[in-house]
Amino acid sequence: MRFSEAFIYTSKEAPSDATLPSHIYLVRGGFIQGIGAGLYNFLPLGKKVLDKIRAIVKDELDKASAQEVDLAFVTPSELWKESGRFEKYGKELLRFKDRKDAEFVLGPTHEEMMVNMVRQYVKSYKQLPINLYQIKYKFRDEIRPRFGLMRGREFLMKDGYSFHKDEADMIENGFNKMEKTYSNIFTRLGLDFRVVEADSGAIGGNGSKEFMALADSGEDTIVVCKGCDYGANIEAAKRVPKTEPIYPEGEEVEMNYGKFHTPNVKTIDELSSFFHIDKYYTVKAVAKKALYDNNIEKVVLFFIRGCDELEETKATNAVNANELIDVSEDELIDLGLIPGFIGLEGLPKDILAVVDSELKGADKLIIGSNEKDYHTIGFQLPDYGDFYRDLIKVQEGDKCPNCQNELYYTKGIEIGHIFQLGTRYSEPLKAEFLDENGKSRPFVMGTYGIGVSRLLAAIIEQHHDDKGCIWTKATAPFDLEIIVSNIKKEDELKIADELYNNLKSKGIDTLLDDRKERFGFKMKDFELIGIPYAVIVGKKITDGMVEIVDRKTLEKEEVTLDSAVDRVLELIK
RNA sequence: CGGAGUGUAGCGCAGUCUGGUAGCGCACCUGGUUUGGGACCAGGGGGUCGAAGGUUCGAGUCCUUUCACUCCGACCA
Repeated sequence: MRFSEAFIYTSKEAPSDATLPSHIYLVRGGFIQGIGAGLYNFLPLGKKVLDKIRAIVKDELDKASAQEVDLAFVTPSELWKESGRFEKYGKELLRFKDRKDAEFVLGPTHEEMMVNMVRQYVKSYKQLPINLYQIKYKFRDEIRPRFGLMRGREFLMKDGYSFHKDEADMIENGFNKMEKTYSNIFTRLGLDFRVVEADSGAIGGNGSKEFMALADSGEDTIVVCKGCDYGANIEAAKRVPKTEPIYPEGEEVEMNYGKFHTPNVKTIDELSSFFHIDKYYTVKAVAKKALYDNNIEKVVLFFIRGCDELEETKATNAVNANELIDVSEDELIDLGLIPGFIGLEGLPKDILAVVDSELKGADKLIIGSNEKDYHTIGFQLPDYGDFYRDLIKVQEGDKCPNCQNELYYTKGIEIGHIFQLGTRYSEPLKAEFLDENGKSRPFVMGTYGIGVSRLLAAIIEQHHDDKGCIWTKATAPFDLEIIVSNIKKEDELKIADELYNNLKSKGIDTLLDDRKERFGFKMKDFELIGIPYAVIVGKKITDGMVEIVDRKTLEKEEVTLDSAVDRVLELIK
């Protein structure tokens, strides 16, 4: 491609709302154009990168014997009603009506559609397993789209679905196989990523793992281990239960059961300094209002150690709620609770309490007495049976559940997510097959997603400098750029042109910068766009030399004109 | 949805308080000079000032309504 003829327009200025490098450079470099909240046009450069990423995704999936399909973007709402998600999915689902007043949705994900398709053809266990996928635009009416391609409303996603006769096959031939395949894909794309344990969220199912590209700008906090490869989203992270702080010999904490007058001691900080004791020994009650379908609300008390914090996703799952919201002190008082002094003993009857698993069997605790200005010390937890749940947010410095080493936080961009779905969709949608015994059974499913357009952003988050993008060889919009220093010098232009034609004939996708601009201007554009290498045809040709610039290191290497092609081929291999 | 803010040329912004000829930088067009790190000079084109209504002799500016967008939060396969 000749730059002078290309639809490539770079800019010195970034959009005023852009904060992330990926957003700034992708817009400035002429890869994408923002046209509305969370909506982007892909310009030729961006489209080329997108297609390259897409090809890698497809290649690896096809190797894993998944088959590509393409389902309708506009989907009839009936299927969504059948699965119960038409109402449940909420406002993210864009709904509309056609001229006949029939309801439709723009697909935000395609479980329903895919199950519907498969159930019409697959009737026997002999036809299983099946793994189908598509790479298609999705639309989710996000509350607050931001960060460029990172959180758009319309975005390109690869969504895959596998169908199996049983759980074991789903795990082996679906879930585990896809985990391997995804790792191959992200490795080929040159990403630094981690596979972490995740919350299954609204999609449902048992096990799920996320693929996180490590980046400070990531929206997710992930917990990783210094000693082993354990990693988990903070929403699902586990730890070795906290143990008693170590006190010097003879100063161990001892408590006798009893009520203690603690006037105006309401917070955990006040409590721990009042008793001169580590927060480990205190118990706090975190009150939330749980929201359920049909506008049902319920106040829930979550009891955790004073040194811990409530992890909201875990808490939401613990009570099977759709959402947790804050509850006011007045509301608590109306229910007969005394904020600051809430405990487990003597709670009003109809209050739901959930206790953190780590408190099971714990003793030597200080907890509210459900009585104004009183705390109970030396409290020991009775057997609450089913009320124990994992509720706490793992903290930096906690111990790894696998190897006991220290855990720490890092930030990640969610680029892939794989789920063991089970029969969550096949059952309500009555997608069934006959097993070996002629018995009808729902498909056991897995579902697998990759944010393809988000990958562009993730790659730039990991591969950029203060001058612009640094594409990897596998994802660059062109293999090579040739910069003509001054097109008015006929020999420069001629040599560059020959070089360009030569490389083109060898299958090298080359961008020839033959614009009527000064050298510095072209270099800046080269650096901004981030093609891996450039050949500079300039003043050194009088000595029969050209230069090759490495975008990553910005180092220049002089080679003779004759050896230039071979050297380039060697580099971009 | 809660809080804050912004809509003026393709992009980034000033002008609005205090009403009186629509501005700047980048980009674009013409001519010339320049040519190894985002050149310079001269000339030029481009705007129903987000929309609707109102006040006024006169509205980008004041008032009312409305729409859109952005930021923080909440939210989020």
